Amino acid sequence: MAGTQSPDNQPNKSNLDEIRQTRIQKVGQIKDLGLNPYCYKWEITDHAQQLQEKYLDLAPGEEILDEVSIAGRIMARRVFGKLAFFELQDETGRIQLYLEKKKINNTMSDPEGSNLIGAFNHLKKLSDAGDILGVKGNIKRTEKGELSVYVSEFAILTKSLLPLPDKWHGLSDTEKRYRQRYVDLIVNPQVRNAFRIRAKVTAGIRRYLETRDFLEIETPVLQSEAGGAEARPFITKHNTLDMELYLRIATELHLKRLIVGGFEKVFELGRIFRNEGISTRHNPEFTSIEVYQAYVDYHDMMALTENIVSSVTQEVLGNTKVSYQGTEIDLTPPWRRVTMHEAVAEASGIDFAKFTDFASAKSAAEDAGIAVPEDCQTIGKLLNEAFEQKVESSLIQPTFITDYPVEISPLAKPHRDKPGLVERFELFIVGRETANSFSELTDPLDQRARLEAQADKKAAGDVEAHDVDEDFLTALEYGMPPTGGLGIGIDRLVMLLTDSPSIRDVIAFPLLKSQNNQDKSGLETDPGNSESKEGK
RNA sequence: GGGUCGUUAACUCAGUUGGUAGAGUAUCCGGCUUUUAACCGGCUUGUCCUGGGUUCGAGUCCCAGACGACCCA
Repeated sequence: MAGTQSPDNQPNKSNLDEIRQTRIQKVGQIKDLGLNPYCYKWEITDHAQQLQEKYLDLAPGEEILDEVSIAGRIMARRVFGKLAFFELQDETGRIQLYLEKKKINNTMSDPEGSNLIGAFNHLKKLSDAGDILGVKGNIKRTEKGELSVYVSEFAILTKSLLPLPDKWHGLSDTEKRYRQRYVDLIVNPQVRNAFRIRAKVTAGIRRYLETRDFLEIETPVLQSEAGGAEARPFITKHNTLDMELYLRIATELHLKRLIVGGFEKVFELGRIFRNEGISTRHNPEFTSIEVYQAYVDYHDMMALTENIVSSVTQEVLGNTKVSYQGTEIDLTPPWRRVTMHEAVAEASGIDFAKFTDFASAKSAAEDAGIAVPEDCQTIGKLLNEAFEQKVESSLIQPTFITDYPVEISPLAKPHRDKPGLVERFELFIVGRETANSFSELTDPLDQRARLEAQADKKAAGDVEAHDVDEDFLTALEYGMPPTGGLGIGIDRLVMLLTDSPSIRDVIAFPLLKSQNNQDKSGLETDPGNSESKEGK
């Protein structure tokens, strides 16, 4: 307390402070009544949505004596002299509370020493929108047709100190929605629904795989060498071991070790970290599932991808057709399959398979309006550039692009028929890469040569390349059975199924810049504008 | 990294040619037994994102920066 300042003379006293102070006073008044403004429990018998469904046919004015006990947050208050209507929101939805002075005061005794008269007045004076309330009562549909709990008993279970956003406009400021997701969740029910769907998707995928005898095995997040994708890793440090560690950029290399060890069907659904830019499609931490199955190839993985995605979609949405940003996406199998060469030829008129030297391929590409970057020095990379620039964004309906150049696929097995290509596919939906899969490379000497080429790139300064994982090569030398591998981007799949335009809409707490990093000029600035290649 | 737009009360937003900072909601006080964005009457609420500059005077104009959204690389 500032001794020199009188209580009346408080500069900068904002309206928010006043509201908060008023509510803190109410906390005191509740305690003075011998009640606890932060209760321990409330026995719940029902939820709002279930009651709305159960009593759908109850006519206006009708009352049913079924006793219910529910709890939730007060979202709206309409208070009359001796009557009040509250809207109570629980996880499932909302239901109106019909609060009548006569009924409440008859069933709830007036606490001793009260300076308020009657329980109804306690409710009227001490509750606010935002408080967590527990109520008991029976069911009644009001004359105006609103299903209500006709309350006989209540308790303020948790007193809220801060006001809710505008009851009509809600919270629309995107930054506040992400920074204070709890407020977003309180006032925007569709946001809660997106995370409900997300949970059903991950549970559904796990169930699908577990019933087919796949094992989920957890592999390290902290690794001494990042690998399994071309991406810039986060670097951290173990203090006692005095060892630099990386957060994983993929789960690939460890899951393959498990296949070497004798497991035939494994997967891991978990968090991946990539130290890259942030956009509507990228968050530095995101969720992937990688699946590995011995004795199958990438054709089998295509079927598996179709089956997982379509069956989970059916399970979660009751349909395999989804509407995404105004476009209907049909996820009913089978999906279109087209080789990368065919797709590029279709879009640009150039058949890259017929070129034998880079120079003529490059001039043909440039004639077709394809920008060729400096580090693009092979026909295979040129093909990939052409694909990214001319094809990718047009792949709206689910499409498997197959048979990638070996240069951009260091972990995939050479194509059994097509020299220079590998047995790989990526799945595109609404122009976004959603899954990636190979017939896994099992030849340890070929794998060594490709990883050493990556290590050379790292030595030359490529921050997305990594050193050779010798232990992984040792595992391959013991012998890995023929294996199909698959990675699916869970966030992008959930975006599709929730009709979300941004990845931040499906990540509960997306990464945002700190608001008070005023001056950190000594720190390295990260361009963070690169997108990772390969990797499931 | 580049571009466009934005940042004003707790929330949603106005703010004219540079001339006293506004509305609705919420809160608070009073009234009310059928409301559902309840209604009626009254009161209160500001780091106009930050820092400079121009000017007699800046929410408004100029410069730099922070944060966010979208697009591009």
